[in-house]
Amino acid sequence: MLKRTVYCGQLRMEHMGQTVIVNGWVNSYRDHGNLVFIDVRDREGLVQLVFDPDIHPEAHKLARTVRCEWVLGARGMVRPRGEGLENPRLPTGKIEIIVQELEVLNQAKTPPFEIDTAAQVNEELRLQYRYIDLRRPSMLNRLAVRHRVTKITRDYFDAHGFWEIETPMLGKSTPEGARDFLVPSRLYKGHFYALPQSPQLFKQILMMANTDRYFQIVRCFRDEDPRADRQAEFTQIDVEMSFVQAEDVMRVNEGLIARIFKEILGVEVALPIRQMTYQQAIADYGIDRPDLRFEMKLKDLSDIAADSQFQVFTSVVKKGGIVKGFCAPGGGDKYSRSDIEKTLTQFVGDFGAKGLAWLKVAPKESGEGLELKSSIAKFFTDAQQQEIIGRFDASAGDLVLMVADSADVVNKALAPLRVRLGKELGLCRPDQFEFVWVVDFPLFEWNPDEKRYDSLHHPFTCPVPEDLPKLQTDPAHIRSQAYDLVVNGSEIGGGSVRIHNPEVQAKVFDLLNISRKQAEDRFGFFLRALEYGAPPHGGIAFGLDRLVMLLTQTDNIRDVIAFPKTQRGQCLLTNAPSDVDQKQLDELNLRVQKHLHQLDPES
RNA sequence: GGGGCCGUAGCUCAAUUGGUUAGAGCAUCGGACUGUCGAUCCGAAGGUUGAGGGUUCGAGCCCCUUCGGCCUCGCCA
Repeated sequence: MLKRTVYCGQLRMEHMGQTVIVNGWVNSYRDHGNLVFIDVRDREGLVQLVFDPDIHPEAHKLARTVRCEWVLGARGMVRPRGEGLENPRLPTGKIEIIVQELEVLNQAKTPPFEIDTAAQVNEELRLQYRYIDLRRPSMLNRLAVRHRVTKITRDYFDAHGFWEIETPMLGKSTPEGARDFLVPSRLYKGHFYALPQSPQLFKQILMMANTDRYFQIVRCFRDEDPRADRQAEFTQIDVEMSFVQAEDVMRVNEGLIARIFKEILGVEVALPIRQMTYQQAIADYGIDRPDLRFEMKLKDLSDIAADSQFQVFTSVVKKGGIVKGFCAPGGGDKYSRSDIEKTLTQFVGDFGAKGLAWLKVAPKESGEGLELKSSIAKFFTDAQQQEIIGRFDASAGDLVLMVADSADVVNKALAPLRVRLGKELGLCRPDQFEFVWVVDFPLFEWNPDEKRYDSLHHPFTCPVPEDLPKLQTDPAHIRSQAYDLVVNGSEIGGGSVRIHNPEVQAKVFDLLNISRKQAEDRFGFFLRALEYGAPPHGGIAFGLDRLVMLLTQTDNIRDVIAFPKTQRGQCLLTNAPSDVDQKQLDELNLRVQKHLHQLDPES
């Protein structure tokens, strides 16, 4: 077998005159009857092979039979292509290999789609033939970036005294949080393991075990419906540290992120990364993961709305709702009335808003200054119009968009609308990265359906010390020592200082309506560990998939996972999940209820 | 669980109001060709219009059911 001496994509003028062997796949071939050219592809790139019947007739004869995606070994001499024959679009375009010996290592069927144009091909087919899709340079690059990110992560944490420690994949189910993937136990019939949603409790217990600094690049599982940026099976960079406060965790981990962005993209992240309170983020951006690449802040207009003649606004304010909006620079020129009233209104409707009010800012028809144009402008006095214009510091051609509803609905609708307009109006550059730590999250949020508090982060998050008394009196306004790292409106990581005091932990369980008995059943092992000398500790977890998405500029999580699943959780390559033999079910003491979930229509 | 978009040749798409034998580019196969690089030129083959049912003289197109993909709301401590 002809064995590689150098990667195709690495060949340059400096290799001139050397005899080399390359291994790779046929990217394309051009047969002129006499001269034959074959572009061979390996992991690092393409190189052109030349076959000349006058020089090596046997190699030439074989080369004429070769087809796309065949696997080759080729030995030959690197030579310059000569004047006018260079290909400036290829890094290897100044040279070529004149082949002396060709070996067909394997033939290939005609692929179901062309590699050059695979980016346009139906993703279903690409997932089915994942090994062909992954041959594309852009896909391989994403795998390479992912590899480099994990390599940098390991090196960084190692240099900072962290140990990488594995935690179990077969764990204990807890009803909190996302739906668990369950694994039936053969030895304990009727009992189940759960795949980890995260190694949360294990990493805290590792702190109690005096490992001091832990990290792990770890697979996590949450059985919820996927999205473009979400898979049921995903990877976290999981971190925990002892004897630290929130700032310590943030300093160490923003250092990692800065290193990654520097080494992968050459982007300098200014440290320390700025911080913003949760409250501020909600007020200005309507969301706890603000996209700071552009301004366009939300403003509360409830006061003006309440005084207006516009019934929709006044009645909402009267009922305790709010009116908020933002001003899109140039939006009045870009968006037609029908764009706003159909497309954008439907967009906010998906988030629960009952309507979208709009005002276009225009020069006054009579005299100097600005006025508002809209079907609802008549409900606002000139003074009110000027106040709205002033509040946004608006200019002619701008568009003010407003939603009136409960604060929750208003923010849920406006935040994505703001992001959409920011992108459509070209307010951010593709190479721009705006980082922010969002801090001071509330510890709890009220769950009106269950009539109890839920943890916003998770039940092990430590309250801000001065808010501890509110555990008895005012749980809704307790701040937590939690922090999320947000980039361009995407949460890439989040963590907290943990509770290390068993009494505080018990109190939190009380507020979450977890009884002492339930707490003992689910977390008894953990509560006990807290009683045997738990150090103050805290940590964070980053979503590796989303991080790599940012670094490779894709909005499809499947692009950064070698073998991803579809939106219905299927692996189209292997056809998992599948039914299993009756024997396997018998061993597990399981019976499938076919009348509920008929898997096989034949039966 | 809800909403939206989509499914026609191997791939990407087209096909007038429901009307002749469902077309094109690329890929494939055969032939020609000495410097190409999205090679070029000539020719050929390639279809259960996702599946099933219905309406109709006639269905890729209309109706019903169903399968699958993507996006999204809910969900994701």
